[in-house]
Amino acid sequence: MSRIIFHIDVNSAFLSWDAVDRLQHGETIDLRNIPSIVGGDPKKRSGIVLAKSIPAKKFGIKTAQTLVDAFKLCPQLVCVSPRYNVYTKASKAMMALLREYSPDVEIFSIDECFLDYTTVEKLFGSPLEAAYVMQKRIEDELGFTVNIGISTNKILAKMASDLEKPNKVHTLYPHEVQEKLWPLHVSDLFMVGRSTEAKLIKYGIDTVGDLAQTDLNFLKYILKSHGELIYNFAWGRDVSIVNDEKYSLVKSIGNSTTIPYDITEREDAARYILSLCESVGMRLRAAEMRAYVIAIHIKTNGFDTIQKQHKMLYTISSTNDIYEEAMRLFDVLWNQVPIRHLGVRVSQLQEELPRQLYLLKQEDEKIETLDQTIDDLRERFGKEIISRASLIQTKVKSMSGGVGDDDYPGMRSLI
DNA sequence: CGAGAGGTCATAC
DNA sequence: CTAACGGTATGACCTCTCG
Repeated sequence: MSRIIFHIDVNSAFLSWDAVDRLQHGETIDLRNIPSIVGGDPKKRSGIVLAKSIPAKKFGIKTAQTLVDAFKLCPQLVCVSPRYNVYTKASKAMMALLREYSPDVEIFSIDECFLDYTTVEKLFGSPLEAAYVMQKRIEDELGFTVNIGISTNKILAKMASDLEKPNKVHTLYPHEVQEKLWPLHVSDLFMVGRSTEAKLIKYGIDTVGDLAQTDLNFLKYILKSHGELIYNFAWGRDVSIVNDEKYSLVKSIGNSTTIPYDITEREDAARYILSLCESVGMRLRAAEMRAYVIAIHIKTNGFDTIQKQHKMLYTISSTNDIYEEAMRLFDVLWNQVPIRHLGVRVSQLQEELPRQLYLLKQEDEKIETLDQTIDDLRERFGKEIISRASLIQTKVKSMSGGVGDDDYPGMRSLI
């Protein structure tokens, strides 16, 4: 029983969505027609290119490049800051439109999804016809273009949508694998990242076809189970299903940030950690979850990373509890090496049980009530309304870092 | 010997 | 003083410990 799977991918998602929003708000210049990027803060040492326009691409600008390098390539480059609330809305609108065609839509990231077309072919016609209709409706109604890949499973649909950009529909059926997939470089294959690519190249495996012709036992020997995964991908084999609930269960929540200078004092680190714990705690409580495990992560000025985690016997959710655990871990972990980057993450999450089931101490009740009040105020008046006393008058801005600095706690978690 | 904890690494967007 | 991976999330796998 053969399936029909679509992979839909927004072209230059952040940049397209930002451009559309600006046009809707009366701006006359379309960012998509000039050399432009969505990027981090150029003043921060962590700024990188998140998305680029096609004219920007012509200057050799690449995603994830530092802003400094990007401006070297194109001094007249226009750089706008990311606005995740705008992108989340655009994403939701697209997913809703696609769900009109099939209930089986798996959100893969903010700008990508899989759609199982098998059961609805009778309603909407041939896969190619339907894909062009979806593409046109998204452009007419939402203002941006997408790529659509069509095949009989997810890996081939995903590779198909990547074959030619932008605004294209491609098929990559099993009988087309040799012709369309095998000539590609191994690094173009999904799940072949930098490290895997280097290992494959070392053994003369340059193309996806080379990978497919390599002995599976050899691949397992050098890459463990990952070797078998990409070997199957090279043959276009993938039995995973389109799972519309895949990202409804959050497994961990974290926040990390690169600090504009190297931290050498414990007190400085503590302020950043408190700030990170606040945003993590807030998102944890917003998700109505509690956590068993807390982890802290340090990147040193020499780019070494170290981390430490601890599982507690009970779950926590208040900012204070998270902060106390985080600092305990920090004190064990830190060896006075200057710190470039700090992160806090909670995992092994549990859904919040009804309050009566907890044996809470009076103190904890008070703290949780305080957290609730702060969360509510932020919800109503925005996140700048309240700062922890220890954060005021310091270099640390409350809620610093990451995706969490506007309305949305994470790209996947709220889509 | 197996389970679970803690730690590291790789990958994606 | 080059260069580097920014931030968030997931999964595989390795080592160690405990019983």
